[in-house]
Amino acid sequence: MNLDDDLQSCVVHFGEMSGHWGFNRTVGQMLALLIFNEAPLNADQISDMLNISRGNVSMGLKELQSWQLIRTQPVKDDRKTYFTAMGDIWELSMQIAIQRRKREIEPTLTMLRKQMMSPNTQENSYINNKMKESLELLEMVDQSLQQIQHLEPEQIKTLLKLGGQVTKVLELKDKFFKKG
Amino acid sequence: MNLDDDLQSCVVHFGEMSGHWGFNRTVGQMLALLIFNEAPLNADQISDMLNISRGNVSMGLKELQSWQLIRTQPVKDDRKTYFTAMGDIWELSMQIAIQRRKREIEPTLTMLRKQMMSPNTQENSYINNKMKESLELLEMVDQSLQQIQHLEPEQIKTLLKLGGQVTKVLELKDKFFKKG
DNA sequence: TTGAGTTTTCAGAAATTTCTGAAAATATAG
DNA sequence: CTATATTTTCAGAAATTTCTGAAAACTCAA
Repeated sequence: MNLDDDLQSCVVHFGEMSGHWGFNRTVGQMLALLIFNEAPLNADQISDMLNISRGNVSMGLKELQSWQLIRTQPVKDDRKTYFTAMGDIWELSMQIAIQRRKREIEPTLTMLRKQMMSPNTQENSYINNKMKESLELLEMVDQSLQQIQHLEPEQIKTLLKLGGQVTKVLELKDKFFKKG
Repeated sequence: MNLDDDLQSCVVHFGEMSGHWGFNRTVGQMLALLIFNEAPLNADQISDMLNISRGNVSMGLKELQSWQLIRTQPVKDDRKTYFTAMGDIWELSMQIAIQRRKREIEPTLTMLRKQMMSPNTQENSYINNKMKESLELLEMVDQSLQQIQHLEPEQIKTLLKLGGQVTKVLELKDKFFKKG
């Protein structure tokens, strides 16, 4: 079983990058396959195409479903379960962003808040101030992300395009909020 | 050697989270220690405080320096090298963001561009369109990040505060760009 | 029911990452 | 220089993560 060149590149690259995106090599490859292959695929096909054991494919599919990145797609006259990526690249990226916010930001936020509450924490110690500083930053980032995640893809696109001219946005904000 | 409660929490938590931030557990703990401990520390102290071998500390410090997250701090009448975090939480976070953009976005961007160039890639195939879509998204994100990274911390703070009211920004943008 | 087709599970194997500690290298005071 | 203090290196140990494959569980048409 040979993947054609483009697909091969994507699969291999996604595999290498997958650590960064939050899952392991084979899971990354499976995701790439389901994104870049037009037709839905069943577990045996994936196992063949990627040379991964059937069991591993089963586990990987489960993980990708838990991330809500893939979904099943019935195929007529076939009892096997077929899978395909959930939505387009934008929707998938947003889904990953949502999950990463949960895994990478929320726990630290929780820990910092708990620690700040704790009675044995003394006000105005060096460490306490650092923790406050961290909390402030993290809360801002978190709020921004959460708000963005509730927008329509179209609005996010607009925002990102603006992002390319961040300084303009800042000027704009000055004009609007300082004066008016 | 006992760390006090707050420091202990931060160190342990940073250790657990460190995978997400791009380094391993002990490196994460070392970073936490150098951020939340006011006084600079030498390698032996770190080794003691965290129960990590001297060799591992040496490697960890090297890694944190390569990320530009810590710097040396001479201490009078002591030949040992002391280390401390490089700047405040904001600066450190920005530094991590810069490095992560390089590691997590740039390589994929490069791969997609190369693949689109390649002569055997056929125009308008399903996969080619998907790759275009990915490239477009990634380029937008990348541009935004790069621009933000060139701003002063103060401006970034402003931007993040705006981020909390993303919809306002969008309205603002409409008013300003559509009409005027 | 039954039994062939399909999927999941999970114990242990394999691969990878991280860590140790002792030896080598480097730095500096005297 | 020399002796001592300090840091780095890196081979192999330990820990962790990932993967396999065979057995168990599940599904469904007949």
